[in-house]
Amino acid sequence: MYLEKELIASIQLFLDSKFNLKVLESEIKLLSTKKNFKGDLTFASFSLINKLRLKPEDISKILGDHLKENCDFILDYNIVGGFLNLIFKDSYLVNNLLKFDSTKTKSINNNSIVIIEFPSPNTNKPLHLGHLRNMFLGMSIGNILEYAGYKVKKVNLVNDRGIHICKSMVAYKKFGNNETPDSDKIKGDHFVGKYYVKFDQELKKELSDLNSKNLEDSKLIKEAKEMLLKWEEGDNDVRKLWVKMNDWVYKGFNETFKKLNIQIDKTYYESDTYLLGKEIIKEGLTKNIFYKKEDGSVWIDLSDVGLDDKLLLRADGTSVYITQDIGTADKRFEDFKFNKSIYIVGNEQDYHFKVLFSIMRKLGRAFANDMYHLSYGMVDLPSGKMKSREGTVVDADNLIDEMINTAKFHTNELGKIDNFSIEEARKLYEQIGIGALKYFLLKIDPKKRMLFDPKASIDFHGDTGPFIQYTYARIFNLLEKAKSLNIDYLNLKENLDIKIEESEREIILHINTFIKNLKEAINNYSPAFICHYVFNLSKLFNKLYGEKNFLKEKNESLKSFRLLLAYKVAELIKINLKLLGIECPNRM
RNA sequence: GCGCCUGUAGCUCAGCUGGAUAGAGCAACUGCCUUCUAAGCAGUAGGUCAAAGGUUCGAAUCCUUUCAGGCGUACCA
Repeated sequence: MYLEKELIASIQLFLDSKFNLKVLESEIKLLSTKKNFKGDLTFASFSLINKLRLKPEDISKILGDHLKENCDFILDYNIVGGFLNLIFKDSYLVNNLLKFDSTKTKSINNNSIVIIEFPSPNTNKPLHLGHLRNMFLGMSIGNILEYAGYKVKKVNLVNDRGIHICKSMVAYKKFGNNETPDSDKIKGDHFVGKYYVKFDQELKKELSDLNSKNLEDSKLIKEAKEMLLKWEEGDNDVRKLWVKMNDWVYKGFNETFKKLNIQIDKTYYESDTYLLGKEIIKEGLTKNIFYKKEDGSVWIDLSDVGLDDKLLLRADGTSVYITQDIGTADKRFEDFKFNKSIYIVGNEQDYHFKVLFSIMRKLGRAFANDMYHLSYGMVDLPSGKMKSREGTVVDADNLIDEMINTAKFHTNELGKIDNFSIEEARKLYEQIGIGALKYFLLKIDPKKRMLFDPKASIDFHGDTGPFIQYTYARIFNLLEKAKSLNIDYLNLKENLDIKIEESEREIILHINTFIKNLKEAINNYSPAFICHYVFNLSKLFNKLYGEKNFLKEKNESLKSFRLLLAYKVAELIKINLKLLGIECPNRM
């Protein structure tokens, strides 16, 4: 049982027996005692003044006396301005640690099926910093939910068709000279992206030659549009080129995925799904949920839910973005019978998803209320917004390489791994560099817009991935030494007669919030909670590590206990980093 | 115009289902390696929580207004 729960139960019982007052567990709020006061947990008695008609000081006194008297785990209490600060007995905290089991999380949820959609890239250019935030969130949230017992399926909906792809294709046809990623020695997605940029450059040139700003005047645009039509007709040559170029892109993407350990269970392609949804338009018309305008276009009126009229089908019968999203939602439910479907998509599409979910609700889809848009904020640069036209986009692959190189630089500077093989060292650089990057992007509340400062991102001190990895590595080393000294810390019996330090109390109390924090992360779909938890855990441990020499402790019981504490901390660091998709090197 | 989001230390962020004297990291300054890994630890300094009202025993947190910034509001995706 967790510290808090046992205490809350005692308080509930007391209020019931003494005052005949029944309060819910959730109504009793325990705070962790502020640093400047003595105590482990604090009860704010103010919350009961109306119910008990007593002064907060009196409530605290009565409650404190009772708990001290009757709970064998409470050592003492003090009252400051109505706040009741409770102090646990050392023995209770020690026993609590001995019993702590980090694996009892699977029962938080029993096998609900959750679909997570990400990163859903376009196939006309390489991945960038925004995709990194997206992918790290997707993977981490997937890990977190899985750890809590959910059944998670990660799906990717690739935007592999449309005018933007045709632009790359036109440019390649005109200027490609049959080059390939292999012949150019460029990663496939970058190779194709090059032609997307080329198209834009040539277009600008063309328009300035024509002295026009009107895209209608451009032959290049016309060619791209024609190519799109041919694509839709299934023109052989166009399709062949399309397959070839997309394959290059996928090969490139997969390399990046692999490096970052991004795993996708199922990939949907828009070229397969873009026609979905048209049937549902008919359904909506029959049910009079949608309406047809004179020109034949189909709309839905969403004014009753505070939104506008929305086009669902063009006058020429072709579908728009939301049409296929409606279709895909149905298909996804057919495919997975999900209990929850999470779309990890940037917040510039908030309105789109509001509309989509409203439509599904109006169509009477029971799963409509289980669809959730995890709306994450944009990643800005110190120079402002990332803009592809101004060349300020941070490329994912470049950034990854930079991070790994920085890790290499620092590691070599510190000179701690001189006996590593080249392969071991390479692996370590990746673990540290990518760990730093993931942590940097995940530690901020997903909902919030964030600033990516390259200088700050490559800092490996303080609130960073490497700091936490380092804490783990030090404990690993410590435990290895303990092992070589034949110290048995894993089979300790309860009721050790030891006195623990303030730093140790803090660690045990923090360890106890693991499950609570995990639930918090789940409820908010936010890996940031995991980051904060594991950072604070590391910090608390490092404090103790600086204060005490573990192996030189004379009291054998205390020595073993401390090593067990270290062991549990390491275990939790590893678990939590894993939830973030970050690896834990044993040495660094 | 309308809708949504954001505003906390020099910088980046926690805290926001109301609780004590608002916290961390970075940057700055002081100390600590004859070593369980200094990618660490200890300390100093740094705040009108954008502003003004309101609710409350109590407000960074809830409500209203104002200001500033972002995003959206396409027969684009």
